[in-house]
Amino acid sequence: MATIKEVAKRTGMSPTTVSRVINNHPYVDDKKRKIVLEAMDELGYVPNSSARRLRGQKTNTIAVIISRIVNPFFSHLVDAMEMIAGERGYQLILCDSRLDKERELRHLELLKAKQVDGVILASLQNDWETIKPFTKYGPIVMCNEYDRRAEVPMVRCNQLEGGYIGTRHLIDKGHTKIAYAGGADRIELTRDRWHGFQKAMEESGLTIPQEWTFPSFYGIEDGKNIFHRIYAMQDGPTAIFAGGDEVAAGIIKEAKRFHCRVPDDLAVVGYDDQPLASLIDPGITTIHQPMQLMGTRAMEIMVDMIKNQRNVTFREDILPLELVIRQST
Amino acid sequence: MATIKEVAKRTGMSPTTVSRVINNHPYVDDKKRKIVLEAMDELGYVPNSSARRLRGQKTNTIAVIISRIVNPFFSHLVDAMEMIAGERGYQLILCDSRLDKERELRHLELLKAKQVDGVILASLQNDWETIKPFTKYGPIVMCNEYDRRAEVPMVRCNQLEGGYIGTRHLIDKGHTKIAYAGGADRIELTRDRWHGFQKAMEESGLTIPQEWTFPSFYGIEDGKNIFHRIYAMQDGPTAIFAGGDEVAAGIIKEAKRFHCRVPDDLAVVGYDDQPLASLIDPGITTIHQPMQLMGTRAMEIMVDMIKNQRNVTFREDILPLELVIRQST
DNA sequence: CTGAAAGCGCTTACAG
DNA sequence: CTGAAAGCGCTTACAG
Repeated sequence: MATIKEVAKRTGMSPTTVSRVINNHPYVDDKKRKIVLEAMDELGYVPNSSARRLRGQKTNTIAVIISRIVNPFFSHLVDAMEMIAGERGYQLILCDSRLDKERELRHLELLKAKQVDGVILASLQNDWETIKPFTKYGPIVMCNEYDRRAEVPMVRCNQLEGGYIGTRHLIDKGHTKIAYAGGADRIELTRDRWHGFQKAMEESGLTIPQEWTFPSFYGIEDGKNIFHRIYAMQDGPTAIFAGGDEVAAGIIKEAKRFHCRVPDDLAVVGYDDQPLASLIDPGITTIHQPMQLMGTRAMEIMVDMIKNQRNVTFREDILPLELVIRQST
Repeated sequence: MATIKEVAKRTGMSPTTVSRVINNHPYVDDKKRKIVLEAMDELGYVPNSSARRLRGQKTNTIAVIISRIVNPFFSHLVDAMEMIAGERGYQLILCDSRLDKERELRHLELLKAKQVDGVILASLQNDWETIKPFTKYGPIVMCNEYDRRAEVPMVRCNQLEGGYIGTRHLIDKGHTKIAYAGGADRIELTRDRWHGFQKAMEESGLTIPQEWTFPSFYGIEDGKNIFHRIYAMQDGPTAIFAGGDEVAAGIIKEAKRFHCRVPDDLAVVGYDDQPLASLIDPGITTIHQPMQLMGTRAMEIMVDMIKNQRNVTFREDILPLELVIRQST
């Protein structure tokens, strides 16, 4: 393919001048500018991205780490991010950790190799201590996930509140035997949500049997399994707070199959407010997360950080969470 | 950050030797190799990706163009692609055309700028004539989409058959008044599907009123709109072949809201077999597309093409399509 | 307004 | 087995 040298030779000008034209510098004679532009056009010249990267020490590329793109929560997040990145002149590299610590770390290496200008962490498998060393190689922004020890910008929701309002709603509906499938991992997000659940339960003097908590469940199939475990119980829960709408949908689907009535026999609260939640029957009562807003905000902060080069300042954007009541409760 | 020079200086060796160690070349003294590896470790050295790209004239990056990541069909496709790309040492750039011709073209420019080694086209907004010039800048693989004039590898399904078996099924169920919402664009995929529909209809001597065809509809909201247009008709269709499960879900959702029984008053056939199809009630009878297989196959072909450098040979992989019968028909 | 020169950080013939 | 040199294709001081 044509290089800047060839354009220079063809026009009888120096590579410097051609470069100035490419980059829209002022102080280039208008006639020469036109001649160069024509030559570029004729040769089908496009500046080589690798050379620009090396020379300019930036890549105009941002990596976003998620755990599973087929989860609508993430695909909506990524959709918003891709939109903003495009508008601001950045490319987006999709990194799926698939809930694997090693993969997550390997993706963070992109920062070290200067393969991206920044990383948005929308999924978190490793401890903050493990992530921290990467911050010196470039900006990291957390989106959805968070960790109190992290001194990077975080765009997230108040998960404690989310856990609380969902549970509160079930209690208000008269339930006292409530199961929880939100996860209770090392991760702060799930821990907070769990604390919100606990808080609501304790306020009402309700107990939480160990067998009614289901950590680390994510997909539709997981939801089906949970239903079966509950269904097999003597004197089991009458309601369940699920960690995501997919899990909730799986529970509901299977409940119907076994003629267990939702919400009469088992009430279900989901999380996210994915399109799915209003499509299935009964509609899922759920905690609405502002996915688009989170994605947009996180990407905007990332781009600003890259462009301003100014040192990463810690900040927290806490976005509102909302209970959406449908027919599953 | 540390460069190869600094590693060389620290070890007293030449950059050449360090480079050999990095790239696992044979013919490096074992002791020296160890010393270099230690120094790299101490300095936290990681080879600069931009320099490698420029020097090696490759990027180890592949772009995938889709039209909407929040469509589960595409997120499943991308999921499979990301997996294979990762295994083979490639990064994936997510390019959303958002059904916009200009955006699609801008994404194809990545190939010209040598910003990616290849492009997988899983969405097609432009005519082949417009795409064709890009093929001389690097490998292009079509996935899902296709065009008879294109001389690039294509991994796809027989959409004519898909249109046919879905329609045939409705006819077998006794329907004679069948609407079509599969799109009927310039794009070969939708045109073939439409021809399959026509073929089945003609075989049974059925006519297709103009007002019963709905081109260019994609999402859940579109499905709802279609339902309303049908619902408002005097003597309207008793069945509809929708272009995707999201459209089908929208139709069904709204039908239920207006007490129009599915399938008794209106039978619905979807397309894709997204998870959604089996979750909603009634379950969507649909045409199963092997999304994972398509994504995997397309990415494998792409990587092979890049690695072998051998000239793109035209080939077509036609994957099976299958009718999945549920309760919506 | 314009150009010669240096350099971004690698890798690969080439010579030894 | 090892190193000096060239070069991938740009852009940016610097000098004019």
